Amino acid sequence: MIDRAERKTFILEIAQNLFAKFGLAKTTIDDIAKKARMGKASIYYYFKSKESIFQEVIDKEGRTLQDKILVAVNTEKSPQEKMQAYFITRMVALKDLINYYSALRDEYLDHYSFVTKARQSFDVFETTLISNILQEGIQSGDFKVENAALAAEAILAALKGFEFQWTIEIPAEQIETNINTLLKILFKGIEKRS
Amino acid sequence: MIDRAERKTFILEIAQNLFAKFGLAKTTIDDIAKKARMGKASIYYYFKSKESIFQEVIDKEGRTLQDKILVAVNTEKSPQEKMQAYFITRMVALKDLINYYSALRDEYLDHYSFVTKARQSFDVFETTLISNILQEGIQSGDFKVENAALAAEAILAALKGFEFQWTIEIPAEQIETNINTLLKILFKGIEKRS
DNA sequence: ATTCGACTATTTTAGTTATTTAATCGAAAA
DNA sequence: TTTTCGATTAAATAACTAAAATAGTCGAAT
Repeated sequence: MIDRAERKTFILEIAQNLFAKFGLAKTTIDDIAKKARMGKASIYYYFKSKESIFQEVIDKEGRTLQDKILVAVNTEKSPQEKMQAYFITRMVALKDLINYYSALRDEYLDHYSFVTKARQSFDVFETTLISNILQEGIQSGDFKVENAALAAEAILAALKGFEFQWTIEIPAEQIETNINTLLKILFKGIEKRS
Repeated sequence: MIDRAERKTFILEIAQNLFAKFGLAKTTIDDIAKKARMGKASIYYYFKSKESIFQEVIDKEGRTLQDKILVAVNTEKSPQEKMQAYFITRMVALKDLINYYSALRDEYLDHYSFVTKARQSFDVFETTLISNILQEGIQSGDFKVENAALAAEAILAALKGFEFQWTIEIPAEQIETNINTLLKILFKGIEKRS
């Protein structure tokens, strides 16, 4: 029992890579075992099932994403900068967390309850975060929003729309440019100020 | 050759209903023929294939949607009202055009080239329309946007994000309320004006 | 405590056959 | 001549089976 956790992490990282490359279905326990230079049975010494390995990978990537976002947001001071940090970090990070991303999107994973839970949990996380930033901005006098909760939903829906277009097709650098255009509209609106 | 077009329309409407209820795969030519009180072969007298019937249904619904949007937009005077008319008409109308909607979304229809074309064509239509409204607003002094084309893309991506959430889950009436919240953010932004 | 080889039970896949459906054709009706 | 339809063919789909691959177990070895 010296470093069971370490060993689990080791296996998890290998599984993470294989899942990212081949997807859940095409990755076999034998694949994972071979790459870890172990017998298949040894994998089962650490994990209950293939499903549970995938679940841990998803959970891990989810935590990573949330951590990254929170760190990025908390580094900033003004609500505007926080919102910007959130937008950009979310989009750029999601590109790398392929398993998590596919768990959020792929329909054929719907029947895994932990996938549904991960989605909901992340949704709550995002809605709450946006809502908090908005409210902070309202209190500090930076923002003026009637219904912060509904606005948060609207902003999240917009982000998801972009995610769909961009995460796949567009290079990471351009994301930043486009996000900033979006942010300017979000902050200033499109109406001319008199 | 008296009213071949009329007869085609008749069949098309029946097909449209069946496709909407059961989807492309589950609707057979016999189903269409029976409901039209014809022999199956008669259907083929008017249409080349099942695929072509579906294509015409899609095209028809696409035109309907575009017409509705254009009429709604052109009825309005100010760019703000035009944008509002566009948002609401798009969302409400799309709910009823089930076949067109599923053609825009369902992956398993990807391999039909006419589906891909319909998507692209509608995308161009929307981007152009938004861009036009923006530019009109800029000229009239109502709007202030740096890059109208990029802004149009951003707005469309946001709309698509909503579409995904709403078209299925939310009653038509509430769409209007939520759209108006979105519009307010789009017009005014979230920053407090000093 | 950890690893693994050998084993079993499920699940997938590949290949076959039966059934359904799309599409054609020629004759008949209008 | 235009339209309809029954009968037929061709193609696609579904249902089934056998073979292969894979998930998961167990007891012995380290």
